[in-house]
Amino acid sequence: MATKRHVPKFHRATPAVRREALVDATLQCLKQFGHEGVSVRRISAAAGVSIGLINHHFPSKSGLIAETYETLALSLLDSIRQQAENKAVSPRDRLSNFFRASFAPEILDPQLFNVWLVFWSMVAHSAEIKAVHFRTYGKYRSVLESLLGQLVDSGAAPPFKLRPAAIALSALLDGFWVELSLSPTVFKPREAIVLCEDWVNALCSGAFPRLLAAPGVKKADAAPKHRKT
Amino acid sequence: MATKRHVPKFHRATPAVRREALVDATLQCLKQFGHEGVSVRRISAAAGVSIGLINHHFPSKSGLIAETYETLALSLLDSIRQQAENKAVSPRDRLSNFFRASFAPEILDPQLFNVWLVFWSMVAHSAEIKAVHFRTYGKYRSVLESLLGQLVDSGAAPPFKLRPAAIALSALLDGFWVELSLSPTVFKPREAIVLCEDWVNALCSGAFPRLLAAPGVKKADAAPKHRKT
DNA sequence: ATTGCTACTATACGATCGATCAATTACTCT
DNA sequence: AGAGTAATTGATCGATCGTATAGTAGCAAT
Repeated sequence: MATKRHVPKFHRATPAVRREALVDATLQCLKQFGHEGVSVRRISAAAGVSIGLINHHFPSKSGLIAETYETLALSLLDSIRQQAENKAVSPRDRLSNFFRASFAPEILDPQLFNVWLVFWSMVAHSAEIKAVHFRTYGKYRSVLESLLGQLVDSGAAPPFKLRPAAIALSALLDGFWVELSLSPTVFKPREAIVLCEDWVNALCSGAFPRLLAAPGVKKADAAPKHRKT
Repeated sequence: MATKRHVPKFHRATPAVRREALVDATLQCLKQFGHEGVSVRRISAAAGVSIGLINHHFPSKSGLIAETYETLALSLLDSIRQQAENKAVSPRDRLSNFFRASFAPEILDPQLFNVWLVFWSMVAHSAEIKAVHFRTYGKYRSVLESLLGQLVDSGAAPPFKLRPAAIALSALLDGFWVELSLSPTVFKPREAIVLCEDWVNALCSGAFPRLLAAPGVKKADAAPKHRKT
């Protein structure tokens, strides 16, 4: 008689571990199917679990999407930031690294863009997702502000208002990213990088007078009526 | 006895008229429900017709969406262009008008942004929609090229390569538009306008050397190896 | 009036959706 | 070894989806 061994029908996992696995499966489905991928059936199938497990670990579907959004956004930002913040090179070169990393094939992946579209389209209907966007976009801007601040500290650029500059630069980057994702034939990532570099060069050469500010001053009137000294 | 008058149960319309009505209803549904609005039931209800009529006038659902995309994109572009191309003002002021029109509440409408997200998310899966995006985005760029060209002709800006300049400016505009639509509290439309103006000012002052080109030259190598004369 | 064309309606069909919940079972603790 | 815990399953619910199709009816031509 063969030995009667018990083979488990499923595996019990820690909630934290299972949640992470479900987030991974969600990302995979969103990449492959876009909006059609936002389905408890598809996601649970991809994770190799039953349909009901998602609602056991997440309050609702949008909770799962929100966690996926936050995980992916922070992961990508950290990846780009790590490539940019090479302390061995100058602050100006760090920005160049940031641009190159931002338009690397890994980031320009059209599937990744469709994932983002899913997130963005849920911002209007879910306060949870809106909060994640607000938070992650804030971190993205603060990374840019940091890099731009280092530029000023190194003397490569005149003192300027970091926040609006970061907003403008992020808009430029996002705009290129969107269009490159939608129709990759109109222009090349290389051109986008050059145009970002040119924007920073213009900033360094003081070509944006309304962005300039007194040293140490975070925000100042564009046209102060009284100026001392 | 009351007069027995025949009251028609429905109205027969020309295919062209009915198609336009269906496109209007589609836009209305997309604004109100986003992705959930892409439904033959919702659209036909909004148009006041039966479910089956859509497939009678359109080969498929994506055909209807594509026509809606093209109609809306051209309509908005034409609206902005008309406000910008006021021949009574200088080319530089026309660009300012373009910026103001681009960030008017009518365009920054969050509902409109969600409509665009629906279109964009279908680009990857429908060649028809991709073609519409390619065409309308091309027209958008060519309007910008035209305005920038007028800037050069008027002497307000040194000669530069129109195409990459238009690409950069459209990216900047789109990036601001996306972020303003997603989280309107981070910065104001007014700031976006100022930052666009600053970009054009920098362009006029020759702060983007790599964009400069010989007069009349549409496109030139950045660093030509051989130059005659 | 009658006819012919076709825009149009309305039902039906199978598939898939998110959510629920009682039953099952893997795993830990004693 | 046995009991308790809770992670997991899987069937089920009502709703909605896109498409197909057979029949109805508006409207113009005769």
